[in-house]
Amino acid sequence: MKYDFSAIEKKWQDRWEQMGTFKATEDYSKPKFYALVEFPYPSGAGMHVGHIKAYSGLEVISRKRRMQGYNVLFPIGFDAYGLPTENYAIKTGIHPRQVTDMNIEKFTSQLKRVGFSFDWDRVVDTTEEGYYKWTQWIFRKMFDEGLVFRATTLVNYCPSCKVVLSNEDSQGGKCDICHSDIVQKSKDVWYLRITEYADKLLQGLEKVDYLPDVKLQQENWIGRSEGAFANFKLSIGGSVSDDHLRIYTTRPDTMFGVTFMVIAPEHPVIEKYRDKITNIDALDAYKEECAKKTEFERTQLVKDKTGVCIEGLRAVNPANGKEIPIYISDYVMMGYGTGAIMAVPAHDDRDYDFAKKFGIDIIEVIKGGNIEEAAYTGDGEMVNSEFLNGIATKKEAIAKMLEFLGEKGVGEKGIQYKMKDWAFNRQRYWGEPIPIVHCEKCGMVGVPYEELPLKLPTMENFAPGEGGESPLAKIDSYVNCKCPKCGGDAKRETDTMPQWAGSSWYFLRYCDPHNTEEFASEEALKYWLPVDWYNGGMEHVTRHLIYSRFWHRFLYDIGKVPVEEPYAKRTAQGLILGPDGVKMSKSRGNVVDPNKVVDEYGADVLRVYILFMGDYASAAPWSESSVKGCKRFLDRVAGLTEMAKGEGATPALESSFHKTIKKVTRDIEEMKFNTAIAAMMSLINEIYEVGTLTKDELGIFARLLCPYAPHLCEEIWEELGNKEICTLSAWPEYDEAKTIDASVEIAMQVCGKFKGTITVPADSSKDDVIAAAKASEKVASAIEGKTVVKEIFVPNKLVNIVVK
RNA sequence: GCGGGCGUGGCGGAAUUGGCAGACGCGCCAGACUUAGAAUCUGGUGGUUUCACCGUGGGGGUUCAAGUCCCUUCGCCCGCACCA
Repeated sequence: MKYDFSAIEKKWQDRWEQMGTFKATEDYSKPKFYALVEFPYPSGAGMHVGHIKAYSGLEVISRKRRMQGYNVLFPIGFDAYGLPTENYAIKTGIHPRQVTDMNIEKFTSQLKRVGFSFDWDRVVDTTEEGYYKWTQWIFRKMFDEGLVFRATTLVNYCPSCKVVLSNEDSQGGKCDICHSDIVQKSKDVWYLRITEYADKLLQGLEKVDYLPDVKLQQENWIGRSEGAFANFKLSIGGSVSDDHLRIYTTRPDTMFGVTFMVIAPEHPVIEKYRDKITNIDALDAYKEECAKKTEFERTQLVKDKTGVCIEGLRAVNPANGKEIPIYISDYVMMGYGTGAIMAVPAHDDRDYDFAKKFGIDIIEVIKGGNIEEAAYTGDGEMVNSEFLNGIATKKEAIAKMLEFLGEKGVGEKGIQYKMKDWAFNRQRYWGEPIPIVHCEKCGMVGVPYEELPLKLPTMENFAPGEGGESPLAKIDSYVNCKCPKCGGDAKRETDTMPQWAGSSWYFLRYCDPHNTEEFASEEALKYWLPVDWYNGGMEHVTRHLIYSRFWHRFLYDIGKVPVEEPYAKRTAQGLILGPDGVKMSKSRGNVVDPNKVVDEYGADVLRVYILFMGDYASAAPWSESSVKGCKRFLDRVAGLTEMAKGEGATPALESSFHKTIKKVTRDIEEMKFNTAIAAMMSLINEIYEVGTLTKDELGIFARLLCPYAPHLCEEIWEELGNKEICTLSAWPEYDEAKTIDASVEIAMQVCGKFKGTITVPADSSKDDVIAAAKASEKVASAIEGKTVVKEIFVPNKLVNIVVK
């Protein structure tokens, strides 16, 4: 067969489209398989080889599942709201709507060229009215349930993009979109109360099959810690008051070792007792200095503690009644715990550094370390701690201290999370309008459900305002409206939702994408959920994956989805690096264009190569010559059509075929695509060596390879005279008995040293094999004149004769 | 600093989990075909002082047997980062 890949690929892509081969059916009696890949952001640059890798894994698995008789849902869509499109639109003057449509068209044709088996009837576009209606609807439900609130706080702000960012969007102190430094700014912000779901998100992880790294990163991001709150009374101007400073600690057991307190520079207690503090100027100066520091500067100076002692204000340790100084320092954050800590220099590294620098007492309360040199954070016997003295375990000491604090009414057990509430509004144009109205009389009022979608108005000048206000604020007819509650004059919210909104529930819409009454029917959700297998990038683990689990769990709690967790299984693909071994980037000029590869070698080669290049989960550099190797492989596969004759099995190949079916079947499930392809390469080498195979065997080969190189395999399958297409044919079965060879090669060792191999019948007994080994020349000479101490036998593997 | 991962030929990577290290592919070498090249095919390809010995970052250990387990050390990558 002549392997004219462009003609073959076009032919089969057209045929699949005509036949609707990849449409998930509504036949709910069939077993289902819902495979999900992260839908792309349709950027102007078009598809990247990274996209292909991200989709190829579940592409192969989905194709195999179809052949195994499943009703497969393998959908695709476009996460199209967001800044890159908007910035491009501002630069070029083309409206974001138009930019988005162009990019979606480009992506669609590129994806189709690769032959992905997506169900194109279920495409979602997050910027479509029929879609974002439901994004707004879910937001409104959250608003109704009290999960949406507005607050003026210090937030992450990107001066370059002119938007407020969530914690997730500003990891490492850099803007997720433009990578410039984030500044802290006091702003009016809409929040989603994701912290209320912290425990549920944590517990949900126990029920799902996620890559261990994914699970761990989410756990760390949520950052649950158990500890205690305690109140330290304030001593103002020398006399103890009724007011107190509240702290959070994970080590209440060390409370007798507290020698000072530290509060964040922005802590409100400073304002409250401004006139009682005698060195307020010094405090103000310090606070100002801190505000100027960038995130980067702060992290660079981790070890070098700074701070100022507050004069005129002291605190009383509730454990022993001792008066201690209070410092302000930027190593305590206002955003975590209570913004105030009790400092135990003997048993905390940071407090230790601070105490050393400021010459504060260090009192050991746990034995085991040397506090002259460093803080001791381990376990040990309690000392200098009154009623805790002699206790040997941290757990016990904590319990006792909590009991004491409880009895005195000055403290109790507490739980804290690192995760913060989700800053949810963006002062930008290309996003879902937030469906809220501000009424002077009624406050914040949700736009009525029947008025959704609240449409994003079309406007010409959608650049963000210099003062950081949303572009929508410029449209008076949009802003001015009537209060849905009292009918009086009101103003519409002009901010939009962040990019992550639309992607937080898209997997639900795929189940029933054309529904106009609900985001998806109960029936469809019940059948398709949960997503059986979700594959995506590691970069989304503490962003999209957390957000979408939160939205889904909320919908579960209000009875709108039937399962607690949306994704039963989550895996991640590794990056494709440039040929130079470095991450691909435009500036480095090492980006590989998948279209060129398809032009030159064909989609099947691209697909096979991307899965063959290495472990699916690891990063691997692109290699043009290895692509050629895959082309050679497919050429050889095409060549089999000339060779195939007759029916049944070729005796010399039969066991190899069964072994290969077994290996490929199993490897696909573990995403070990590279070894599955290697096994098929080995088989083809063997076939060429033998020089013949039957048509039945070629059919098996075509079906095994079909998930990887579907176009070529369809062509071969058709040439073999099959009526049904290969994609919908049955996955080959293997016979375990036929995977076992009649004879096996056994390694012979003497004292663990390899001495050669012997061939014996499979499942030979220990005695037989050892006798045969001893009879071999190599072994015989090695053990001659020595005493056999031990004989080790691993069935069908090896013998090891230990001599003295 | 804390958490996780990794280190195997010239390169990408295998190794059914403690049992013949280097599957498969690339590259390279030789040969065939060709005026020549490309493509293709055949054979070879860890190293060395080749009847053998040495080899999975280094050192040590457990074991009949270690890439795999334990200790130690070096190097790289990723995540979080003063989280109380």
